[in-house]
Amino acid sequence: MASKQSTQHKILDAAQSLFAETGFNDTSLRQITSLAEVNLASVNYHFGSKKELIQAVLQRYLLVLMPRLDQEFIRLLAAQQPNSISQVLSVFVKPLLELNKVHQNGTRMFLQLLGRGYTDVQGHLRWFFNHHYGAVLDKLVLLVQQACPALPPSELFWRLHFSLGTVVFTMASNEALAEIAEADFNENVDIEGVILRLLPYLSAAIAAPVPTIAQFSQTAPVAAGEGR
Amino acid sequence: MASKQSTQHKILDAAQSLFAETGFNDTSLRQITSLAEVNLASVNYHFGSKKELIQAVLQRYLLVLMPRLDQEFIRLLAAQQPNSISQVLSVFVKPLLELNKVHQNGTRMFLQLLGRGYTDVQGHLRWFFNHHYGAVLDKLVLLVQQACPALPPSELFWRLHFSLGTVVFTMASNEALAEIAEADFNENVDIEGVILRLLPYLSAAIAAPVPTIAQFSQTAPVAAGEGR
DNA sequence: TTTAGATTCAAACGTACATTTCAAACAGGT
DNA sequence: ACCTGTTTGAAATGTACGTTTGAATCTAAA
Repeated sequence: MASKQSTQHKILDAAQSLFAETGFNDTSLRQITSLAEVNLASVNYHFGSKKELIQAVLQRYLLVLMPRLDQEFIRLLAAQQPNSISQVLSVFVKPLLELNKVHQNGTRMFLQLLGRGYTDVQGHLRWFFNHHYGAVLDKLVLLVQQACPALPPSELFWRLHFSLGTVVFTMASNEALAEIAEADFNENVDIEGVILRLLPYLSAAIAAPVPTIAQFSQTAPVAAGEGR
Repeated sequence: MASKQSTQHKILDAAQSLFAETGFNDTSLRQITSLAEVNLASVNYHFGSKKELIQAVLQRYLLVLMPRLDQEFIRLLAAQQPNSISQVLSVFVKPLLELNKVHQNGTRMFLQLLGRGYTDVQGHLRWFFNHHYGAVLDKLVLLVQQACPALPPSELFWRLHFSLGTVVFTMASNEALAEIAEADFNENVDIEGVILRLLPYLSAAIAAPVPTIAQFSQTAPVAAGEGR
């Protein structure tokens, strides 16, 4: 059944699974074409190169996710009074879960792939991402800034990246974590449950009080800078 | 100057830099021996294999760090009243920064390597780590449990893993993040600064209020809580 | 000085990789 | 049925990898 997919589709499906599991550089085109049951040369025929295949795998999700996120951000930015940090983070939930319509386990797949894009050395991916979706993320930064006016821009920058790490790492090891959680706590853990657990964690983290200079001076003379 | 190191030492130094920067699988022995200015075969002669070299690079730091952490944990566990979550997390700072005595930029190197160990696919490393240092980490779990008695065990489990993700991901992409931060905010970002930024973030996150069942049901109207 | 063990060296081994080539198979419009 | 452009196929190209080999060189005790 389901063998009447196009070669391109079969390649994309096989590639995303292997990429998510093993990383981009550690997954060979031979593994991909073998799993997809297509000829080795077809990757270069249909996608040009391995690099472009990686980008195509991500684009399948980004083209669905980012416009959805963008419209949510625009909606929040139009609000009269600033939104709370947990309101801002909440808008991620539905768009992310809708990636499950793109593909089975699409949400988990996408988030794992996103993590690989950051931890593997893929300069072309960073450029690709910022070039296509930088504007959307700028809106997010603005929203968080409004939600947490006490945060200096540089502190906000770091906390957003800390949060990205939380999400990405959790999704990367989701399978193992879910297994342990179910064995130890008898809890049925799906991707939605994990995302909902993340919300209060991240909300509290991003809005955490900023230590004063005095507190810093103990072990570290870090200049708390203001950005521009 | 400083050319009178043993071949093993030169290999370890070169390997840790390249491993931290590029990952374990994406760094070749030829790159390592070329940077170390030693013969290609000497890695296999002195360490046996690439796997064992990876473990040796990590052991140089773990043998210093873990006993220090262990004694800190034992000290905290002996306290009369339970320690706060930020007290518990604070004990990581000094032992981590003392890794700079093991080697220049030792702290950053070690944390990046730790991140690589989790994100790269290195089954042997996971086993190696749990086998040697599982008992130390059990003490940490106990301390956090005492600091946050309101947290159900399953929630604590997830939040500790969220936090591990924060640290590991941040260190894995530390170079890129530091570059951006310096370019955008004119901040000199060293590893100590990042660690000190992580403390309040993680403290607030781990101790975040646990949402009630009712709050879960909608899309997530999570109350923005105050830390501790 | 001799000698035995530890270390270094250049070269090769076998394997795996991304990519290219070009002929074969296929498709749909005429 | 014929042709044209698209897709697939098997094989080969050149490069890089981890590891092994065996001779050359060093080191230090006898």
